[in-house]
Amino acid sequence: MSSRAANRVFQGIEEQIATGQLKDGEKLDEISLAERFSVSRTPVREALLQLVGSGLATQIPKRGCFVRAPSFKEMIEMFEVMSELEGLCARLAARRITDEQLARLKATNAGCEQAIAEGDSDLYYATNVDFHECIYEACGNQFLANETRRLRRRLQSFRRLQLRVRGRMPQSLTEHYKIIEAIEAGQAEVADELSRVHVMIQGERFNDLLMHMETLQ
Amino acid sequence: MSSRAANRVFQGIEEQIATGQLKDGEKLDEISLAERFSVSRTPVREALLQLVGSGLATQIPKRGCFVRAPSFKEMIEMFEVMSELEGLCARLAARRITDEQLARLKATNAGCEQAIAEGDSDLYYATNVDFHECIYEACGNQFLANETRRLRRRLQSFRRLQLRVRGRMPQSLTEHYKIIEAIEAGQAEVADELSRVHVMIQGERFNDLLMHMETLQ
DNA sequence: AGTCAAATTATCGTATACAAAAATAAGATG
DNA sequence: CATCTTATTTTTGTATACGATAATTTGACT
Repeated sequence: MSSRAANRVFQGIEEQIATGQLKDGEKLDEISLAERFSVSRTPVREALLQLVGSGLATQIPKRGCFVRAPSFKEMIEMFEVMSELEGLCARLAARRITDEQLARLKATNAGCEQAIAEGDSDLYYATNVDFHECIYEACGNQFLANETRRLRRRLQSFRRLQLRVRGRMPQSLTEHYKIIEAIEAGQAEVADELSRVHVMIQGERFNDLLMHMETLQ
Repeated sequence: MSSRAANRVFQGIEEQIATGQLKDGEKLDEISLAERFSVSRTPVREALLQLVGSGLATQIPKRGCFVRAPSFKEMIEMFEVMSELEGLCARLAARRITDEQLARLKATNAGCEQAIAEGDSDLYYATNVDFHECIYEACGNQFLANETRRLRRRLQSFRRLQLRVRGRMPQSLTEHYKIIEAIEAGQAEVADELSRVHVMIQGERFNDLLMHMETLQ
């Protein structure tokens, strides 16, 4: 946990938006938030700025900040971009990966397989992140890696749900193996396409999940 | 110009980083900046947070903020991502563009041609931005459009220089025509590839420019 | 003389105070 | 009774003040 109050507030609000405690369009009142987190308005304002920067809130001058939870449409849009970035990472990784990085990638995916064997979806979630992190590092483009991480983080709270969708984990693993194969063979375009589909399937699964949730309401 | 002091400070520092007045690694002292912009530390701190969010500065806890001007390597990396995003915009636009949007795109490019005929590179720069803006809007993915705009803005100060490179403007226009043709024909992959090359050429031109500048030093 | 420790100084992070602008409420006028 | 104007109140944006932590300097001891 961060020692800075501003960061605590930022993460706290972020969490409450992700969990739906703070709904779309809701006003982010500085004073209420300050009281809620037992700090003054200063760190709250800094947290709000960070939220605006992350796209989780909008700021209207002299009017204040408002929650800006991504709509269904926007989520799909984000997945569309994410799949492209992941594809680029894989394409570049196929051209630039080192032997050590490839070994690490394989080892990480072995971890994924073990997590499935143990039926531990939380562990799978963590090792899955590691798998993609390996590819980010191997793409040889730090800026791209950071941008992709940023977007992944933004889609994160929704991803965690997706993986629980029945039958997704083994399929995801199979896709991982194919991606590794393409990267190892230096087949950049294949690795690109496979990764793109890998992410977009998650987007579609997310779609399924939303539909399912709507039928429950 | 923004009415908020924090925004003025943000843009001011951004400008000074772009023009090289503030060099890489330089300390962004809150008090000095406050004096320089005739404001208190509060808006300066908010501006610094925005800079960190934009990637133009790094913040070390309890140590302060430091300029983080993109290195040559990082610039190339940014162009690599930019070309991918522009490519995606064009690919999607080829599938989703409306008749009105296509008409606007053609009209804008006619403006580009006129700017060249008049030898007005500033005007060409402006209409060129409009051209790409048309494609962003036509891609039907607002999130993608925003992300691409963000990155374009970050590469902006360098782009302005690139277009002055001899012979670039007419070549750029030719590329525009080919992109329009592909989008109109609904050839998504062609539009993608053409746009990607269109941006990467600018990256290479940027490379040329840097080399040229280094020989002058 | 060199090194370690304590005191000092500077700067960050937060709290509070104040000013300006917008939203709201109240009152007057047609 | 409706509407416009004006006063009040709420809230944002900025300035200043204060406390805490890290860097620096000074001094003592080996």
